[in-house]
Amino acid sequence: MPCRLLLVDDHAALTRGLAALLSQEPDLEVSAQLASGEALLAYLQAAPVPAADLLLLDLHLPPPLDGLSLLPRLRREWPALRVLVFSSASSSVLVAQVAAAGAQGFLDKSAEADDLLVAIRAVHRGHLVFPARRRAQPPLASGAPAAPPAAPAAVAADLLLRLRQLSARERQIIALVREGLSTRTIAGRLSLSELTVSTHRRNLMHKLGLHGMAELVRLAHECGL
Amino acid sequence: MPCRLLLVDDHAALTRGLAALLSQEPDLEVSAQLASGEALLAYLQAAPVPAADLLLLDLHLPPPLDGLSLLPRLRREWPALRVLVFSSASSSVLVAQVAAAGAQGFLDKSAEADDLLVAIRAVHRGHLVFPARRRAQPPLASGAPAAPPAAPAAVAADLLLRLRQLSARERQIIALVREGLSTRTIAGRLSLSELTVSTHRRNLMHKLGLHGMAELVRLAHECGL
DNA sequence: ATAAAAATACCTAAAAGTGGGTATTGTGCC
DNA sequence: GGCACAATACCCACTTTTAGGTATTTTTAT
Repeated sequence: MPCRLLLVDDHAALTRGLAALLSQEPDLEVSAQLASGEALLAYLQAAPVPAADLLLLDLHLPPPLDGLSLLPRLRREWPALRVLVFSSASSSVLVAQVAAAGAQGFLDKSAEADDLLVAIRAVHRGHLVFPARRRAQPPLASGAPAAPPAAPAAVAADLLLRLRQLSARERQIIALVREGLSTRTIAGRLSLSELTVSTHRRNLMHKLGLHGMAELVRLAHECGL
Repeated sequence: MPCRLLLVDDHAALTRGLAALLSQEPDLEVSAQLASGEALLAYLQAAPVPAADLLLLDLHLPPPLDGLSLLPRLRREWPALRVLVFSSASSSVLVAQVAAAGAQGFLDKSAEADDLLVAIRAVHRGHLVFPARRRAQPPLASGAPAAPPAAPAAVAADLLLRLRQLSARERQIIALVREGLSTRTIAGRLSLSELTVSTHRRNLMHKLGLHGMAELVRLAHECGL
């Protein structure tokens, strides 16, 4: 299945250039180019159900809807739409914010075309693509040895990381949630208090950045537990 | 993946015979033979998570747990476990009760070995297998022309039928539920009252015999909308 | 050994969902 | 016209979940 892309950037010249570049790829197709958050929302709302697979989103958009404030809403209302943030500024704080807001990827605009293609395809396949983390804090190193020129993009992160840091009990419980079981039933199955199961479920949602059983069940299905 | 079977019947001789028969098939394996509802529940509860794929269940079990009263509980707590009821009595009422109670299939014990294998494999692959419905009521036909000797088992039914009789709106809504959206969000997306969406969701669950968002999301995923 | 993480259980208030209803408006069918 | 059905929207009573907490015990890691 081809990947249908949505390009959102306030620089029309940039989206046109990107569209030309991306359309050359046989597995990619550009569904639309939008220039603002409002246009994006209007486009998505007008579409019957799944209008596109992946959104290439600039963070710097005309007020009042910048890319970052757009993300929570996108995640809430179109959770199946993957978002690859394509920004010029790229501090580690920004990247973290973007990741926490639910985007599936972050790519610096200075990245090369090949990096962009790699990132798009990786995100489309369900991976999370974020810049490699700098080790600890790169403190005010005066004569720091030239660090290896930061790898362009590290495939897999965030969600995978989050999923990996679930405890055994939490994994067990998400597996039962996936089956459509209620808190009460799970408690019965595991011989636990409902309150305990409730706490675990709550921690799960918190760790995974989800809200509600429905999202949890969906994620459990899409990640295969 | 092979199909792991659970045989539950109070006649040990019968389960032994069945086990011998079924074990000859390369794609089937008998995980356990139990003789009562209590033994079945104990077996399922003791197992880590998915102990078996398919349960061959006799309806006539030692009190107080007959097969029919066992079904709701099985569906609630082990929804992924498919149940093929294997009963000697087979009135159309019984079949309907079994279907409504959530079993995936019903087979008369007088069925031939090949029918049993066909039914097991069909149920394992997600089909519902119930005896073909007699046309209308076969009333007290005095000299009724010999009806074609009722086809052994009709593959596919019930759930598929139920899914097919959903309205367009309901299909649209179940598709959004599948994405993990809340009632409120769906209402916003479709520009409807939350109450309306709530009603649709309620009707959906009623039509499909489900209870709760979690089960609805799960089914939507497993049926691919 | 001590610190950190995980598992367990409970509290409270607000939000959401559940399971019964009813009712109105179209639309298509006989 | 009359009938059935789908879609819409609302009521009420009840249960469940959610999102903040806190707290104890056990395990794990350093």
